[in-house]
Amino acid sequence: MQITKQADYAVRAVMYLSAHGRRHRMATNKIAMDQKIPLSFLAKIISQLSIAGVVHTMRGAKGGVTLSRPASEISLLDVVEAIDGPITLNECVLDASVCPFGENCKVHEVWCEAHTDLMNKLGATDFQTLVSG
Amino acid sequence: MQITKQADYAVRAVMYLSAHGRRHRMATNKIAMDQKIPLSFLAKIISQLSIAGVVHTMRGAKGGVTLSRPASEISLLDVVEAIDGPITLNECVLDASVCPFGENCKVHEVWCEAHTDLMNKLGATDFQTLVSG
DNA sequence: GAAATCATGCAAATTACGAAACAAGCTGAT
DNA sequence: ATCAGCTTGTTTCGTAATTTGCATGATTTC
Ligand code: SF4
Ligand code: SF4
Repeated sequence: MQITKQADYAVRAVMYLSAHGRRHRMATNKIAMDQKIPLSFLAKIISQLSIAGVVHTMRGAKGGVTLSRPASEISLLDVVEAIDGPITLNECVLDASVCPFGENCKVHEVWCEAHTDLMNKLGATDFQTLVSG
Repeated sequence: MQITKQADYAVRAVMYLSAHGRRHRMATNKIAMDQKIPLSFLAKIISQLSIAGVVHTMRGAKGGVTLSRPASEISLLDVVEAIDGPITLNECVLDASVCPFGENCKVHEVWCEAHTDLMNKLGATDFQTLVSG
C-alpha cells in the first residue's frame, strides 16, 4: 500500500523542473545530483514521463529535459499514474470482474469511494501551486 | 499502490463472521470454501487477526472463529492494518526522516493530508453497517 | 568525428503468494 | 482418566511477480 520509489522520484524531478521554469533545459545528470536520485534510474523515469507526454526531451549536446506543458496544467495524478500506472486501492476498483463477488460486495463501494476521493485530491494539486505556495 | 490480497481475504472473512453473528463459531474450513479463499492461506490470516485482537479462536473439535468484539466496533481500518501493517501512501508519511528533504517538501504535506482522509474514511466504516446497509 | 545525452536491456533484491507438513489444544466417547 | 478425532496455530518451503539499480547502446548536436 504505497506508491513506488519511481513515482516519488518522478514527482521530485517534475518539481525540480517546475521550480526552474520551462525555458531552461535541465540535464538528467543535474536533476539526479540535486534531487538525490540514482542517475541511471532517473533516465528510465524521464523516458516514461516523455512517453506519457508530461516532459519533452532533447538529445545531443546541450540537450536536456523540459516540461511539455505549463506547470499549472500538470497534476500530481498525471505524474504518479505515468509511472505506476492507474492507482487502485484494491484490485476490484477498476475491474469488478476480477472478484467472484463483484458488484454485490458492500466493501467494493467503500473502496471505490475512497479511490475517487484520492483521485480528486491528487488531480486537483498542480505543480504551479506546489512550487509557489 | 494496492492493499494485498491477504488484507482483502481478511476483510471477506470478517464480513462473513459479521453476517452470521457472534454466537456461531465458524470453522476456518467453511469460511475458506464459502469465500473462495485458499485454505492454508486463510489459517495464517486468522492467526494474525487473532493476535490483533479482532477475532477469537477456539481450537479442537467444535472449535472455530468468532468476533471478539461486536461488528459495530470493528472498522475496515482495523482489519486492513492488522494484516498489511500501517497503511502509508508514501514512505515519508509516517517517518519524514527517510527522505533527505523531509519536512521542507510541499508534496509531503499533500500525501499526509490524503493519508489522513483515507484513514478517516476507513476508520469510520464499521462492519455492522457494511452487513446491514 | 567527438562529446553529451537519452534510450534500452539485463541482473540482483525484495516482496507477495500459495501450499504443505507439523505441532498443539479442545471435545466427547469409552 | 484416557484415547481418538477434529480443528486451529506455527513453521517451512518454493514459486512468481515486482521493484530497484546498473551497464551498455543508440541518437543528436556541435
Ligand atoms: S471481496 Fe469485495 S472488496 Fe474484495 S475484491 Fe471482491 S468485490 Fe472487491
Ligand atoms: S520528496 Fe517529498 S514526498 Fe517524496 S519522500 Fe521526500 S518528503 Fe516525501
